[in-house]
Amino acid sequence: MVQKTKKLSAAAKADLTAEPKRRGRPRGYQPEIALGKALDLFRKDGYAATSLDDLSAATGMNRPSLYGAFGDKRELYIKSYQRYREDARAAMIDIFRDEAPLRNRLQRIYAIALDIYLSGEFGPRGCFTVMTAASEAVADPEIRAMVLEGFVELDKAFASCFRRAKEKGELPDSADAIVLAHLASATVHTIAIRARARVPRKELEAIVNGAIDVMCASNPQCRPDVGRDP
Amino acid sequence: MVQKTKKLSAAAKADLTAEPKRRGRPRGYQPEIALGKALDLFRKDGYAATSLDDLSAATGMNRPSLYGAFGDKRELYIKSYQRYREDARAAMIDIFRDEAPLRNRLQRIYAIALDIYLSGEFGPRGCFTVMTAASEAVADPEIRAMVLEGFVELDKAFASCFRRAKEKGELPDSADAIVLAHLASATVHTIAIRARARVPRKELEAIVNGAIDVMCASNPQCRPDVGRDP
DNA sequence: GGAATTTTTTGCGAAATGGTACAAAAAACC
DNA sequence: GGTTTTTTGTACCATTTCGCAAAAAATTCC
Repeated sequence: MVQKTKKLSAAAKADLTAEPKRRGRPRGYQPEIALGKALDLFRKDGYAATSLDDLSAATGMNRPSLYGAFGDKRELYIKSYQRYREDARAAMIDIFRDEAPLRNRLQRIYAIALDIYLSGEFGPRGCFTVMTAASEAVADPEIRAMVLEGFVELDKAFASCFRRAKEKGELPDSADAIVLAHLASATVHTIAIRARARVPRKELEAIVNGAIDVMCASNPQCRPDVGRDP
Repeated sequence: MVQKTKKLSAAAKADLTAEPKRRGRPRGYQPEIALGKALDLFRKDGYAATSLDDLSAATGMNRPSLYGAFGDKRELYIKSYQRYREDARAAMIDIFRDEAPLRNRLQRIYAIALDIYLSGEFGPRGCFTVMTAASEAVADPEIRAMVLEGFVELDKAFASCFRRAKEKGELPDSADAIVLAHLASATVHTIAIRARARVPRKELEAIVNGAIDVMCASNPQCRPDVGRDP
């Protein structure tokens, strides 16, 4: 089988560099790569529709090895989700933190989000947090807690984004950073879901651009004296 | 078994009134009620995690009867989804059409959406369109088409809402009805997903209220001269 | 009452599922 | 080389899954 040439994640590197001379038969697989394959599968088909046979085939590990390395199916799913979150965070954190203008930062965040959601050989993989919320989060408290944490993390990142924009005078003091953050997250969620229904990237970008216009208040729908109930 | 006293859907009524004296053994079930039970189950657990045995138990029909009445599992899912859409449409259409002020209409739409998403004995059932988009829509073209139709229908309903508000002077001419509609749909999607992760209603209402403020432009974050890239 | 028709009931069966036991294999340690 | 340790490969198990066939039941038509 041809080895993947993509760059390994930080964890994988650590696993390769720190090699403390294990005792028994060496592993025939690289855990971080296998976990990535499992994540791909779960993102494609969801928890229930992904069988251990599928996972075994995708990772190249047979079932006992899978079990030994990651635990049962549920544990593997959880570890896959954690891996997804780490990857997503790594892809966005620099942009959230940098000092570019608000609009520019938002544009780059959404561009990366679309990259993540639209990638996938066999169809757009969507947002794993959203998909997990829709399926496993209801019945499984542990998974639900992780998903909620995912929502909060995104809300907070956007909120600090908007707070900083206010400080820099890019937004009026009257702007509500929390409200805008929820709107920004809602835009993430809507493109994640629509992506999954194969809405083409152009349309998703149009939705994003419209949302950015509103959030940056550059679209002057500003008539403070209307819109209230009589 | 105690008969449900809830009002039957229009289709169910039609089925009961028009009784053309069937020939053989009479049905032991009411198709529309059974379909409702199947819908409940699918909304709770999703397609893959719902077995025919589960459906059989929930509907009170045994498997061959299920099969005879609705076809195989996939067909039953599709019919359940169509039923969901009919119900949701019926619950919202009057509000979308009436002549109340924009803010008032939005508030009622979201209140009903929350009712739909948060109901359910064993946890919030969420939005079936969103859940189906997340799971089955990727691989199944027919289901995907229905889901896309669902998105478009909601977008259009909101858009006509905002267009009318512009005509009545509730929004400035410069307001973009399409952009606002996408934002309104995004808000629907975000509360649907968060509901599924058991975010409490109060928080969802806060998100909705913030979004309404922005969409009605009553929150004066209106400084047309800022927010653009330098 | 008997034939025709439709639905329900029972049960089968082939395949898939999650999980595990156990021996063979491959390495380090002595 | 032999022992120990860890991983792999094979096989298996109990259960569940979807789907269907064939018989039994309940009704209308004649």
